[in-house]
Amino acid sequence: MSEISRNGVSGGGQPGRIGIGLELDDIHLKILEVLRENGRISVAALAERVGISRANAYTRFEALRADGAIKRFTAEIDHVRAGLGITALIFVTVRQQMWKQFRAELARMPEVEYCAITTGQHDAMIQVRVSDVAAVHTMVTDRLANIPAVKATETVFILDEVLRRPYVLPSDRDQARSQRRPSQEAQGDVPLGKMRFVGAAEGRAALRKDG
Amino acid sequence: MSEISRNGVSGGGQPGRIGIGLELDDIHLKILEVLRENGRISVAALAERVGISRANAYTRFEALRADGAIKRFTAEIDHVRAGLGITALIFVTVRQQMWKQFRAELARMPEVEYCAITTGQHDAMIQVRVSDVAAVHTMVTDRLANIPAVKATETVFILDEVLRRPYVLPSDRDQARSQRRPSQEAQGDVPLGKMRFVGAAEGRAALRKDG
DNA sequence: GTTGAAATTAGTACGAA
DNA sequence: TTCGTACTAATTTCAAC
Repeated sequence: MSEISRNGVSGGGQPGRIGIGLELDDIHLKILEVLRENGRISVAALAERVGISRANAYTRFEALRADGAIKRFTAEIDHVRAGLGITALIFVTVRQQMWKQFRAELARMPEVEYCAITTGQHDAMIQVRVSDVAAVHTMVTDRLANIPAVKATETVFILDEVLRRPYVLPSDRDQARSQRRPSQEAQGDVPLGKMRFVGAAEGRAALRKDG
Repeated sequence: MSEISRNGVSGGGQPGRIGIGLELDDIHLKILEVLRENGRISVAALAERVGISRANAYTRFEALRADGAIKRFTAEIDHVRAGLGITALIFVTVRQQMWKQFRAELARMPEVEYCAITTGQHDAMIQVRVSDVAAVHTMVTDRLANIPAVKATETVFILDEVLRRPYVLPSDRDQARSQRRPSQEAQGDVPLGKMRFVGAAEGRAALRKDG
């Protein structure tokens, strides 16, 4: 349904497509990790780094690609060098039942690099890259404002991108697993007052269906 | 200073490093566009798609890499398949003068895939990918809350990633250019009431220095 | 900045463990 | 399934134009 992935927010998972095509073992994960670090590595070198034969590496590589676990290979660009020095986040409140229209309009805006549906005060967050601040203003006031689906926006500039990790996998995953439970006993020790979880606004669920 | 790029938010640019190593022409941009779509394309095929000779393509390819215009090549992973089905955004308010410490702690959290300093109500936005909702809770209450630099957090879940574009370049740029000015005459026609630009909180500038 | 030929490396197929 | 090898095709390098 979506061009990208879809997250189940409930721990139990949602009905629909839970079935996974390919069961990923540790070697698959290791391959993914290497490929995130260096998307242009040769399969031969990949095989060596992962510790499997070349033939096996080709098989698994293709399987991961075919299965969709690897969505695409891409180059990370320095947008400043490329002339798009300004990055902004625009939080959008979408009028209910007009989500489809909103998506269609998004597709016509090449400045938009990323868009996610979120819980919380707003319905979506879009990230845009443009050449100057004026372009952000134009984008928001001329383009977004003219979309009937857009009820309101809130714009924030990105001053600096501190971190973008190309790896989020195997060892990390084990770490996340062993850390999952301790939250219960630790809860009392923590100043909970300083955090805030923001739930979905009313009618948010509808957004995911009529897209 | 930062691992990634740094944006100048003022239109005039900021003092520091404005000088660009490599002047990018249209062919450079076209190369970048192709490489964003397919990071594993051979240089030979790249040359053909861009319409230049192999040798030229190799030269430019290396130049872009050396110059840093291409930061890295990476594989885009389907995080759901990889076992990290939950994505969340955590907006963090950082205690002034403790930015450095915050960054150091970030480096120790593999779940964090992206972090940007922003204007607006909060100081930073981090994106995390974990295996279940409990892990988000753990992350926020156990790890982030225990960092003295963190004054407050606000967490939002990503329900769906609608769009992630691997191209943001040449034709797009021209489009952005021709659209830059019309904003002035169009301003009156637009319901400005429905948008809101959020400026930097007081003392935000300090964050960018002591990092 | 381009073409073409040599050297290297990548991708495929297949039999054996 | 995975590995090892041999075979074929492609890519990269390097030279001369």
